[in-house]
Amino acid sequence: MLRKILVTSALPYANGPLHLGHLVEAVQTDVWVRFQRMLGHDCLYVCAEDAHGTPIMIKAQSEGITPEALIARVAEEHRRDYREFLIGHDQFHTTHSPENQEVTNLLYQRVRDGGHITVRSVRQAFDEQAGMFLPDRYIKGECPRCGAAEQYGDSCESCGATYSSTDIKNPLSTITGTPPVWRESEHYFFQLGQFEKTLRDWLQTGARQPQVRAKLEEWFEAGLKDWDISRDAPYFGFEIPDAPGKYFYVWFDAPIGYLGSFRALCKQRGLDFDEYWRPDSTAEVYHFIGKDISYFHNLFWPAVLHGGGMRKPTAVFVHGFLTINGAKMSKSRGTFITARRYLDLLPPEPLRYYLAGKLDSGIDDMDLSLDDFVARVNSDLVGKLVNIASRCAGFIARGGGQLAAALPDPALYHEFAAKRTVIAAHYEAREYSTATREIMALADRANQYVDMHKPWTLAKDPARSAEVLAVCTQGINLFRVLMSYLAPVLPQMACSAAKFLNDPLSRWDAVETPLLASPLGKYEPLAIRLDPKQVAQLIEPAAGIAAVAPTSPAQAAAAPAQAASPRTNKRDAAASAETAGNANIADFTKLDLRVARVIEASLVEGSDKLLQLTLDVGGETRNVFSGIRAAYSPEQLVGRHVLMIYNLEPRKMRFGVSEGMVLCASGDGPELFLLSPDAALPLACASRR
RNA sequence: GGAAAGGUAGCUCAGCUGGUUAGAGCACGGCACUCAUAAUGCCGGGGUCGAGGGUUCGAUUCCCUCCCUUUCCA
Repeated sequence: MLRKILVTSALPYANGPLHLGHLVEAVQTDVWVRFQRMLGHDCLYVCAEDAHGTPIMIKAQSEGITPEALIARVAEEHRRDYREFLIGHDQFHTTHSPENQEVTNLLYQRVRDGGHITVRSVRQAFDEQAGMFLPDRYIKGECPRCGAAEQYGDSCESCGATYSSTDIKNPLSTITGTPPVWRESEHYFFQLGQFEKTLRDWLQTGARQPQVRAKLEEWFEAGLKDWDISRDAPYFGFEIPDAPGKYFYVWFDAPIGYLGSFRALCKQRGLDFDEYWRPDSTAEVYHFIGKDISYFHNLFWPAVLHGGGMRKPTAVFVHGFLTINGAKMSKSRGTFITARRYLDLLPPEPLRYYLAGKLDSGIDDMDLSLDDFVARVNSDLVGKLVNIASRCAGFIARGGGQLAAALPDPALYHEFAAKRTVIAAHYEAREYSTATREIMALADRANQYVDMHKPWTLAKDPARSAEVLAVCTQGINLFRVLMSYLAPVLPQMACSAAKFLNDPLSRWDAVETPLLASPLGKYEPLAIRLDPKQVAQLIEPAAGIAAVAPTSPAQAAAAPAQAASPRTNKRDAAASAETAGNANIADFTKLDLRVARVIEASLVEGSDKLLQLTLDVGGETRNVFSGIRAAYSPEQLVGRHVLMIYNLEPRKMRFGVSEGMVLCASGDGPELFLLSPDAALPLACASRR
């Protein structure tokens, strides 16, 4: 039975570049879509730019361009990144489109007419100089509970308290730095509580992730509150049809962007929108999202759809975040790896393969360990998989370039081919890590087969050339099965392999029949080995002044930072309200830079990068591990004055606790230069401005 | 503060409803082979399954406490 399926990935926010966290989701979705297509199902994949909201508006202002220009530029970057990562969207649209406005208005009017909208007055911070209301994230002040300074308007990162922006002490607008005033304004609310029964019922349908179900249960217990879906002008978004000066909150029209994008696709291809979205539709709809936006997709979104007279998603698939070398992605540590940086250094498929090897149907975070990445890809893809084709191809070329007419070991072949059922079940269930393990176990067996029959030995006897051809025909056929199984993960490699095999590798069930008496194309290397040096550059800081962090794997400083998430969430949005990648004055003044003198320096046993330094900071001594061994010997350092970050959070490392960081400058190359004060400043002298 | 997930070999991870000597891949050591992108095959070393209690004939697997990591709180 052929299925009609519509799949989405979360919309990336149009105020910053894609990073590897986005790619986790894109790869997870894309693999699933490609797999469904190989089965012959009608599977469409849409996504879009999430283009509205205050952060976009502010960022455009700060760049002196219009929001439209900003989102057009960012969308183009996103499109290119996705494309180069082989993400096969059928449509990549934008929420700032006529199609989306049309659907947004339609859904709004329907929920309004259904009595699900209420209006009430809200007291909110207003920046008089900027002439706008301030979202919580654009207010900073002192935490009402612990008094910590520089906290956002909704929660304290110091003590973890959550509160209302009306409670924060000495608030300031982060946009103009002026104290906000309080003003009343009418807001439109979507009455989520009216949908509790519907949502609870919906939650029982389909194969839901138990962790997600448990979380939703908690939310139900806590009670479903009204959702504020309006914002006052100035706001970059859609004006609410019956409410001049009021705009839809970005999160209202963002998920509707799935529909807007799909509607645009329908126009292009002459598809029937309603066939997918009417309440009794038999088409399947799946949303792949990160766990941070589960609330929106599992409560607001189905409620809006239901209230708007449309079908609800068949399921929402929630995944975890990506960590790098065991820690959160962090700009300050250089582990905030953008898609672009990755693509500038490496081809996409190794990462797709590695992520597939880690992805399952759970919501746990997964780690990209760079050392493991190199080892895994080189060993699995090149050493095992490609090796099968590579070691057989030469013999076949010398034997006439054509596969034998029969397999010497059909039983083995059919064992491989029969695995397609269980592997398909794993893909279907998004258990890619299990699927990958199964496939690699087969790759081991294929290599064992070749090894056992030793075509290179047989080839020494001209009389046995038929046997050589037979063994290698078997080997090539086993390879063909495996490559088919991995085609959803490695589309480009599958394409190259298809050329070599003269067989499309595009149908899941095609492996049922072996490829025989068929000519082979010229064999060309299907994958290249990853160079650990290239891979290491993913997290090397850019040229310029850079803090040299302890670079021992899995160890790094622990500055709080944003994890990978699809559709940039509030915190990220605020963080990049300043131009992405820039530090503002507040960030800088957080750093306590001091002059220190190296009193001892020694090699660290067990590390080839680190030196242990004992620093004198005006009477106090600090122990610091620094990854500068390649550039300096301990003898060169003793007695030198250096600059250090004095208030860096101490970090436990395998070798001890590092209590700070020494500053260096570096260029593109491996050279490093310690920074030191120009004149003999007193030790511990703070270096501000 | 409330809640959730995780802590298993050097690394990345499997271990379903408790049951004989806890597994895989990589890394490491030895041997073999040389067709293949120094690839492959065989053999081997390596884990008090975060800590401590408890239930049980028996717990990595169940319960409690604690420690550590991560995440969520609209």
